[in-house]
Amino acid sequence: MIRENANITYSIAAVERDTGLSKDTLRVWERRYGFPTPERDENGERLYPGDQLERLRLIKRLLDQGRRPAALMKCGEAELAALLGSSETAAAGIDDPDFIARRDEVLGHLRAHRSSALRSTLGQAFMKQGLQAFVTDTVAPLNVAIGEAWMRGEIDVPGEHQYTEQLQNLLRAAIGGQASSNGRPRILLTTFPEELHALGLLMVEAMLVPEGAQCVSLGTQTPLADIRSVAVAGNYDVVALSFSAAFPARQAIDGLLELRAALPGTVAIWAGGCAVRNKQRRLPGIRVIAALPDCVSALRDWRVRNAA
Amino acid sequence: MIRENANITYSIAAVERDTGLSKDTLRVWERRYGFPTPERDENGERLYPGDQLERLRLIKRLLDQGRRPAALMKCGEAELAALLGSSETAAAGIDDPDFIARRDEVLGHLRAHRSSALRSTLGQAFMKQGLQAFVTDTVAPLNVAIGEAWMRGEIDVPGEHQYTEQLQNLLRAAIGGQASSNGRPRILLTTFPEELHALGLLMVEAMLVPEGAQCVSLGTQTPLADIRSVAVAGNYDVVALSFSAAFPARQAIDGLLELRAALPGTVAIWAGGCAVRNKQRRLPGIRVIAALPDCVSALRDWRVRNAA
DNA sequence: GAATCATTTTGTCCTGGACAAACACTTGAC
DNA sequence: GTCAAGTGTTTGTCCAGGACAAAATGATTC
Repeated sequence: MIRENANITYSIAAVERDTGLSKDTLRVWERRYGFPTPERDENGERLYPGDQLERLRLIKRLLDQGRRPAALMKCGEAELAALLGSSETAAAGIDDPDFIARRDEVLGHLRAHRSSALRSTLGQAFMKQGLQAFVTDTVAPLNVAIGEAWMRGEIDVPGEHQYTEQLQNLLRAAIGGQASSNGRPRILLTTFPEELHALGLLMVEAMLVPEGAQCVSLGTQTPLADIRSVAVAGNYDVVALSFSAAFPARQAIDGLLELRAALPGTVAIWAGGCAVRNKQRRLPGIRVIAALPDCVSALRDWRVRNAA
Repeated sequence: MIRENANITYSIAAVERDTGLSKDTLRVWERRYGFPTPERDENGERLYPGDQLERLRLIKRLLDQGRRPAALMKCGEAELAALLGSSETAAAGIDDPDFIARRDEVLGHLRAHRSSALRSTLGQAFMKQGLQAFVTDTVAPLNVAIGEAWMRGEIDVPGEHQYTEQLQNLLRAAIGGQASSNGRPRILLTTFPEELHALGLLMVEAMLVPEGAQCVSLGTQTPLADIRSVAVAGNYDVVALSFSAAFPARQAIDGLLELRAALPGTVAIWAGGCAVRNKQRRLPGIRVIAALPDCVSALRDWRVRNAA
């Protein structure tokens, strides 16, 4: 444990920022489930102790995996930790000894904030594997491992920043080096307004650019109307959207169908991420990408179908 | 005007996301100032028309410049626009014809979403000027110009994303190419928890790395306790913080003084950005960076003082 | 298995009151 | 003239507790 829980308390705004749970949600949980149970300052305002913040973070993480609050609230510390472990080990590459060694090396660097060592470890893996294999076999499972380590308190906020920072540098440089300005298809990458994590987009881009596609990333959180106008005006062939686990599935489906209706049929739509997994049936006219390597097959399918 | 205001309305959550004004603030403004005046749906929930959203964005922007709400609410459309123009033209380089030409080129690309043209325009400016001059003479005033264009509705969300995206690629690549792993001083770059914009940090890094300093960026929003522990454990010589105009000055000063007390005297603190401008007097033991080029002089001063 | 409906769970929104922190302004000391 | 301290006003955040729609679950049918 690096994090120091001491006797520090946190305001409701601080907890909202740290956990991603809205103030309204925090208050209503207290009313309904009897947790959390913050102290109050002399003015009646909530003060959350560090251990409750910790527990809220854990709960949020499990919610994002599809668990439901009422059940989680009753669990003890140990049960929560067990639940977390149970569902996340399914990621690929977990049993590859090369990956394990590299993972432990990275985690060690992050714990000690050795940023230049981190950079060279990541750089070496990249050199050895090439961009695409690096993304699928190293970065993707590493993200999971780091998420877990963060929940266990082994890694702190700066450590996590360090990781995304270095990885962004590496991926952007690699993508920039290979970018073509006239390849086909032209692909527009983005996410819907509620999405946050930029890293996922960067990973997809890293998979597609080496195949000769021309990717343009709009960054995260693009409103639907803007996606439409850019896709049409920019003469794109494909619009690719990414959805994290935290994104409500229903909203993703509705948004995708709406976008499908708004775009001309000549523009393909690809959707990837946990929120749309196994939803192909409900998404006619949209190509669902089940996992990172599949975006390469989607690209090849597109080329076969559009061979002129 | 590219944005289409049609008859679309926005929920309070959408407005919060788009403007950065909290739901509480939006409701209390309505109560106090009589603006905004959203319609209601059949269930009594607020629906903000597009033009009010537009106006709220403008107001937020002016708030970030230090104006106060009560005054702004009374203004007409034209007055608000005038206020915005009045305070931002002070940026350097505005009268340089080379800059003006480049600025108009960039704005044209952004309006039309020509991303590869944008990349090459930025890349050319970078090649011609070198990293440091590029940052001070092109990027800094360009940011201001783009902010203004965005307020005037000339540029949309994707356009702005496009710009930050391409600029990040360029700067990260340039920094990565020059990074040294054993230069002095070792500098830790970050911002306090409330800060958002990553571009500012990247710009500072771009100024310092060519001087042979060893920069490590923690990204944005690092808690104070974490800054302290990383700085000490990582054996840093300097901790550099960046504050945007939106950051409350009082909080910046208190935070800096607290950090100064928490760090050993051997670690220097540099602070830059609008929020701390002209506050050198109240910040003993902290080096205030008035403008981008000053971080180079701060670096030279440090070297003179620590010549062993 | 997959679609439809009823039921429960869950998050967001509402009102209107309260209050502290930030700000503008005045006063007095150097 | 500049700074520190004190006063009044503005402004954002927090609170309670009720309401309701959207999402998830389970039952039923095809």
